[in-house]
Amino acid sequence: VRKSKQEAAETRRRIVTSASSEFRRNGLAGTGLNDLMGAAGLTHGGFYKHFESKEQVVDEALAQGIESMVEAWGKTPSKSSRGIPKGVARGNPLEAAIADYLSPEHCADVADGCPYAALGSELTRAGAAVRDTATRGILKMVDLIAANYPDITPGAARKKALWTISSMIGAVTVARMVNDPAVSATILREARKHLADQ
Amino acid sequence: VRKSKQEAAETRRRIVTSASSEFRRNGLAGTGLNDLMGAAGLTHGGFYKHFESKEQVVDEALAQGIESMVEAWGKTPSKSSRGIPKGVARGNPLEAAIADYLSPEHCADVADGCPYAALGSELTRAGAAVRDTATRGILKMVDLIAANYPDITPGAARKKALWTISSMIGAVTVARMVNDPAVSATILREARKHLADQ
DNA sequence: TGTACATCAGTGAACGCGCGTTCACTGATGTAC
DNA sequence: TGTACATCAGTGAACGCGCGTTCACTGATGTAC
Repeated sequence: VRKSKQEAAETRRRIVTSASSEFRRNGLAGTGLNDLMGAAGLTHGGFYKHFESKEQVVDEALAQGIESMVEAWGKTPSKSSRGIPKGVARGNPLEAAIADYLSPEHCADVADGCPYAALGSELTRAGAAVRDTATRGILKMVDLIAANYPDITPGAARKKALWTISSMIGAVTVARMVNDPAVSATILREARKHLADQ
Repeated sequence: VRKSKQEAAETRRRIVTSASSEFRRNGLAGTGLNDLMGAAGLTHGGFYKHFESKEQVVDEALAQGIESMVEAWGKTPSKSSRGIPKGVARGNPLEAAIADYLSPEHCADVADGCPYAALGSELTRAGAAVRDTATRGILKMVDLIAANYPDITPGAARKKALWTISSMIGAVTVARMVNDPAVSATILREARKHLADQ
């Protein structure tokens, strides 16, 4: 049942999008091609009409997850998809983005959240292409954050941004790991406090 | 070929120890019972003479990884297994432990390093028993760290310690993820700087 | 514009493989007398 | 202390299952004339 070029391209995009969520929800190893194609409303057999391997779709899904995070980061705080605590949005955009990242909503929303927090340790063991995508994504985020530190040199801003992003990723990862909601909430709150103060 | 009780107990301990390293090296999903038993010098068939399931050995291996980290943490800095930058050990023991955790040596030594940095995102999807072990381990680390903040209230120390541990885990995870050694080094250096300053 | 044919997105069965788990078997260890 | 028997740590083959990947097939789409 051949589809038109546009339909095929749309299908491909749909696979990448749903795969991106599935990977974040169940992990790279925990998501099979069957799950992945099923989530896109297809059967697994057609997978190789769109991709050369599982690693390729992992790579593209990661890239898309990063891209959508970068886009959300660039938006004005009030347009962010997740709830922003009242009174915070008044500060600079970075503060709002940090509050968004470290919100309980983001913590609860693995499938739509930061790919680094969802897949961190699995990414350290991924193939060269995936790790390259991950690295370029981190540097993209770093540039976005660093642009909000106008009072220090670009080099210092970059360093500070690396600290901001890595500590935020750690906070959300650990907050998701512990099974005590009070501890999770405290971790996120403390991270917000320390990154706002700096 | 029945073994004596002592030999069997030693074998069991050896399985848990080597499994703990294998899990950190290749991930929970990436380590099969075959790899795990092979690393202990055995064949896979005997696994169920010691454990009820893979989850049980994951749980015990995680607990042991945490325990050995807690023990190393409690030791005097000079006795730590990893190199400590000269001049740092003079400060309080926490500073040395932080410098150790955020050292390039720890970053390079996944199999013997912190289980949270090695397995973070996989632990968020683990079974109830494993997540419970992970949670208790984090709280144990937090108590150890908080004991080094004598000038603030216990509650404030605990909160500060949660920030310290979660941001360190994030730093090492991201440092291992990126494929640019200079970026990795900067992440670790920045984390050291910010956690020493606080 | 119509016709004939090649292309190819998607289906569903099948491939070999490694997974977690089970089991019959071996033979040294532990135990009962 | 010696003997007979039960126990069980460890081996290696086997189980069913789901994995990533391949393939024959279908039939609508795209293309050449």
